[in-house]
Amino acid sequence: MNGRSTISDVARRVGVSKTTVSHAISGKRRISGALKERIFDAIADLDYRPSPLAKGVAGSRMMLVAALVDSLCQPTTGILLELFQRELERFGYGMAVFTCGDSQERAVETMKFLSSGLVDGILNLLPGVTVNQALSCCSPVPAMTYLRPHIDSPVYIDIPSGMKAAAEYLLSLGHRRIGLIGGSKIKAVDMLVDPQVEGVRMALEPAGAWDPDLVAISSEGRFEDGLALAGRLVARGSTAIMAGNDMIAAGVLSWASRNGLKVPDELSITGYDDSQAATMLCPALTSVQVPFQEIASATVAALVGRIDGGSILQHRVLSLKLVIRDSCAPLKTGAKRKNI
Amino acid sequence: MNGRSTISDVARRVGVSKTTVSHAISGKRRISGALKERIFDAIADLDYRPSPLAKGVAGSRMMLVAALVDSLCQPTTGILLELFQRELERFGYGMAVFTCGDSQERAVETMKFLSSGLVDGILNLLPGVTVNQALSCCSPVPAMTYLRPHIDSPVYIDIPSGMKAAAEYLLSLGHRRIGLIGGSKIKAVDMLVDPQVEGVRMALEPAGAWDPDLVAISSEGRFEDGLALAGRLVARGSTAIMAGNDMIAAGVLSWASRNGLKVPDELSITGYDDSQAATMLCPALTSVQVPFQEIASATVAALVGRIDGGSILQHRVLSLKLVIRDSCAPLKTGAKRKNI
DNA sequence: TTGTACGCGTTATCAG
DNA sequence: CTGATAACGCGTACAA
Repeated sequence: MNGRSTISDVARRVGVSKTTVSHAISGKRRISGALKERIFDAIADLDYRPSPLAKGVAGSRMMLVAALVDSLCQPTTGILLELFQRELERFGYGMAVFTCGDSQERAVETMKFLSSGLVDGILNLLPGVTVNQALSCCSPVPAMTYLRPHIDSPVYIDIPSGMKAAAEYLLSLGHRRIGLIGGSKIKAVDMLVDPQVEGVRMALEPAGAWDPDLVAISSEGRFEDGLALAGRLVARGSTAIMAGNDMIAAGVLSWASRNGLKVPDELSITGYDDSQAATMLCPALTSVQVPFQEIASATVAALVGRIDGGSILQHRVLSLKLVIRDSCAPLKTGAKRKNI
Repeated sequence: MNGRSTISDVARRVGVSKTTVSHAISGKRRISGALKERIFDAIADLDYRPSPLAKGVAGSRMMLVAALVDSLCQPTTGILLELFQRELERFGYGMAVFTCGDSQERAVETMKFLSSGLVDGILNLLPGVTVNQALSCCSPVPAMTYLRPHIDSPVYIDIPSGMKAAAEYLLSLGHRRIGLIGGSKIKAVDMLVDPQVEGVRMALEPAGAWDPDLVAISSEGRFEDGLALAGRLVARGSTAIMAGNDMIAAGVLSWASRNGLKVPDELSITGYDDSQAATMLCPALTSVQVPFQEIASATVAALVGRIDGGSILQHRVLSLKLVIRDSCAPLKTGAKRKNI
C-alpha cells in the first residue's frame, strides 16, 4: 500500500530493535550517544516518518484536531478557523476542517467518524449542534462547542449587551423606529432566546421604542437576506436598520443604493462581527466588534486542557465593543420620507 | 483509548468469527440470510463502527481526500472547496481541509503527513506548490493540482483569452490607458508567464495601447492591494483598471470612492472570478467569470480515477466568459481629469 | 542500555 | 458457506 520506509527498516539498517528506534524518537529512554546518532542518520537517510495511522491504532496521540463548520463561504468562518489554527499550532496540534452544511445527520456521522481516534479533539462550530449533542457524539474524544452559554463552554460573549449598546447609540442619534434583521443561526436548545433580539429589546423597551413588527429573522444570515428584508422594514417606518452580521448589512446597503436611499442620511445601518467587509463597504460600516482572537485562544486552551488531562474548565466572559464608522447619522426629523 | 465496541465484540456477541462479521459488512462474501441478520442486529445494538484508523493500517481505503489551501479567508476558496466536496460526495468520499499559509515547508510537511495512508487522495490548491512537487511529496497517494497547464492536470482554463476579451471590451469603449493589477499567486515553475498579464498584452499590443508601466502586481491579491495600487495607475493616466480578482476590484472601487472619482463615469473597473462580491459591489462589477463548477467536477473525476486505478487523464480546456455589469463606461474624451 | 513479545482493529489468505 | 491465522506499523510492559 505504501512505498515508504517503516520503523523496521530503520532498525534493520542500524542493526538494533524497533524498540530502540521508537525510544530514540520519543526520547522516553536514554540511548547511548553514538547509537542515537546512527539512528537519526538512518532516519534521515531513509526519510522515515512514523505512520500516524499506526500510531493512532497503537493508542497514541494524533496531534490533530478537527474543526466542524456548516459552510466555508461566510467570510467570518474563514477568519475564525485561521485563528483557531494559529492557537492550536502553539500547542503542537494540526487542524483539519470538515464541512457539514445544515444537515444534523451529516454532523453526527462526521463526529462519530472522527471520534474513533482519528483526531484528539473536536471543535464544533456548527450552529445547529448543541453542546450536549457534540459531547455525546464525540465521546470519548473531547469536544468544545463554539460560543454557547453552557457550563461546558469556556467562553461566553455577551451578545445582548453588545447589541444593546448599538441600539442605544441609534437612540442617541434620535432614531425611534429601529429595525432588526437577526443573523444568528444558533437556534438550538443551547439558546433559549435569540441573543441579538434580546439585546435590542433591552435597549428599546425602556425607551418605549420597541416594536416586534420591526424584527425580521434571516434564515441564512447572508447578503441576500439583507437585500430582501430591508424593504419590508423601511416600509414599516424604520429609519435605522440593525443587521445581525456584516453580510446582511451589506445587503441592506445594496438595497438602499438600488432604491435611491442615501446612507447614512436617509437610512442608518449597523452591522455585527466587524469583519473585513465593514471597512470595505461604502460608507464604512458601524459594527459590533466580536473578539474572535480571544474566543479562539480561550476555546483552544480549554480543548487542549481537556485532551491533556481533563483540567477544570475556566469560564471567560467577553464583552463586545461598538466600532463607530460612517453608516449612521442623526435622524433628520423634518425630512420627508421617500415613497418606496 | 477508545471506549467503543470493536469487531471482536460483535463477533463474540453473535458467536461467529471476526472474519464473518467483516465480510457481512463489506458484502465481499455470501453470508446466509439468518446469520447476516443477527450480525446486523448486533452491530446496531452495540453501535459498532469500523475504526478508520485500523482500516487504514490494514491497507484499505479511508474514503477520504484532503484539500490543501493557503488561506480560508478568500471568498473564492470557500466556494471552490464546497464544490469540490459536493463532487467528492458523489463518489462516496469525504473531504478534510488543511490550511498551509504561504509556507512551502509547511505544505511539504502536511503532504507527507497525509500521504502515510491517512487519506486516499490529495487536492492541491496551493498556488506556491507545483504539480511535480505535489506529486513527489504525496507519492504513492495520488494528487491533483488546481488549475495548472500541465500534463498531469485534468483541466486547463484559458485565462489569457478571458482577460483578452475583457481588455478588448474596454478598448471598444474607447479606453487606451488601461491599467492592470495582477492577482495570480501562482508564480511557481508551472507558469512561465503570468497568464492574466499575458492576456491583456495580447489585446492591447495590437492596438498600440500596451504600456508595461500600467501593470502592477499585487503580492497577496487582497482588497488592500487594490486600495493601495489604484492611485499609482490613475496617476499614470489610467482611465480603466482591470483587477486580477474581485477583491482587488473592490479595493480599487473603494479607492475611487474615497478620492471622489465616480465609477464608471470617471474610472472603469473590471474584476476577475465573478464571485458573489461582483454583484454585491456598487456599481455591480463587470467581471471575468471562472467556471468553478466545471473545474471542480473535472478535477475530482480525475482524482478519483487515479485513486481507483490510475486511469488515463482526460484533459479539458475551459474558456472564460465576460459578465458585463455596471462598472465600465465609454471613455468621456472631452472630460477634464481630476487632479489626484 | 537494549531486546522480546504482545496488543491495537481491520483485512487478506488459506483451510475446511 | 465459515473459521483460523498472519500481516499492517507502531507503542510499551516486561524481561535481560
